[in-house]
Amino acid sequence: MAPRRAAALRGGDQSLRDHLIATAERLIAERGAGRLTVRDIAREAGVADGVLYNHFADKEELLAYALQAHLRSAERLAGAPPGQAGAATVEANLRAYLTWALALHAAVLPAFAGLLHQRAVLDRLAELPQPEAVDWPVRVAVADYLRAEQRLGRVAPHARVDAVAALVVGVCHDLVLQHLLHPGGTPPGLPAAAIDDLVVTLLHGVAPAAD
Amino acid sequence: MAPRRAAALRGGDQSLRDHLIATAERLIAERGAGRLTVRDIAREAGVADGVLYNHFADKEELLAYALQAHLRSAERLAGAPPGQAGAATVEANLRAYLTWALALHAAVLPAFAGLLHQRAVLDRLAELPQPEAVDWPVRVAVADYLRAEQRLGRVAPHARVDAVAALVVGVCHDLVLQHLLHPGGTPPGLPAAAIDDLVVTLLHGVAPAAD
DNA sequence: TGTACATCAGTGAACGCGCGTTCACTGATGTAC
DNA sequence: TGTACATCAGTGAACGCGCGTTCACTGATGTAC
Repeated sequence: MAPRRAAALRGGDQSLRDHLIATAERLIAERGAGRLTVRDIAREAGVADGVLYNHFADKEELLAYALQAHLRSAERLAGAPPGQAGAATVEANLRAYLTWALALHAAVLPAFAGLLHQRAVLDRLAELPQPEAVDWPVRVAVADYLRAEQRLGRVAPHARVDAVAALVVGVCHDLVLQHLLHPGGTPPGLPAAAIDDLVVTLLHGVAPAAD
Repeated sequence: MAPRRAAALRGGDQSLRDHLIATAERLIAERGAGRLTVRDIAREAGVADGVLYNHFADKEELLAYALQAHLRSAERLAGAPPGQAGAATVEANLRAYLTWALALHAAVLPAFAGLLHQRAVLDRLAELPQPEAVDWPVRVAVADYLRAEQRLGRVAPHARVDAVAALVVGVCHDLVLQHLLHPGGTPPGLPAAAIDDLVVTLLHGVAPAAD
């Protein structure tokens, strides 16, 4: 009753389905999901071209699962949101949040860049059992953190918490996009001084003291 | 000596070359440059499939010219940077800059979304006689404006001008990306209240008054 | 002025290629005896 | 225990299609006489 097993799977205990998802996930991380072909994935996985259709309805379904896996990997790698409210200083915590958010976006955005005009795959991703939102976690984590600090009195009671979250997410998008448009050797990062400037701006604004 | 003229050009005085660029520009504005084919462009232009190769080296060169034209159109449409330094209030001017920047990005970013992993076209665009940077104008305009206000004393002397520019550009990127990922009916816009929140944050920051 | 010809941008069928997908076949394994 | 067979996931050549690109041909216009 146990029929043939894919040559590439000899010696492992991974199912071919999981092997395909893992391979596609790795290729997405390396090159983005936009220009990936089923032959790329099959060759890289060391299996026959057609076998993916035994496990997925079509290419889009495989890509949706691989994207979901990539999102989860990125979140696992980035770790929990940093900065406990009340601990250290708000300034240090905001710095940590910026660094954390940038790491997440640097991993996630390039993977999606090629799909922004390919609704099909995005829709499939949204239909998956436990869908994964792209920048939700960052937005929510930053806003939650700031609200907690508000309760502790370390952030102004009237501070526009969601606006700050949008600014943080936005600046991450910007850095990653700039890196995609002008790929220098280094990954999208920020010199410590630039992070400081952003944090100081978010903390104190640009209005003169007299204001 | 004057040979055949394209059927689609009868009655106009536009060259076929300009007609092709204008058509490609319009299609880019409608669907982005990523999934555009030479047949799409030829059919829409009402000319033969092959004629583009009489005027351009290849598809990429035509797309590069069309993208350049699209960038210039977007800038012309958005108009000059708003808000004279010293006029009105800094708050009103920042609101105007945000709205202006968002309009520009909403026109430009979707066109480029499909090209972020297609270096070839982007490189061709950069090689064009008078290259056009994508978000430069906004970044520079916001920073210049703030520096001018600094000289007038309406912005704090130690304000991190470039950080503010990055935050403004970033929040625009964010809004456009969100719209591409979850296309609701409306174009990427911001309710006036959200713009206010962003401006207040940029002006006064989130630190409590005691700080 | 009228007619025959040369020019060459425009035309569109055709080429080669790579894509997503299909399906007749293969062969390692479990079962029957 | 040993042998013949049935199962069915895996295999990979082949299909149809759409892509970017080519090139033999068309035909409107300027020129020669």
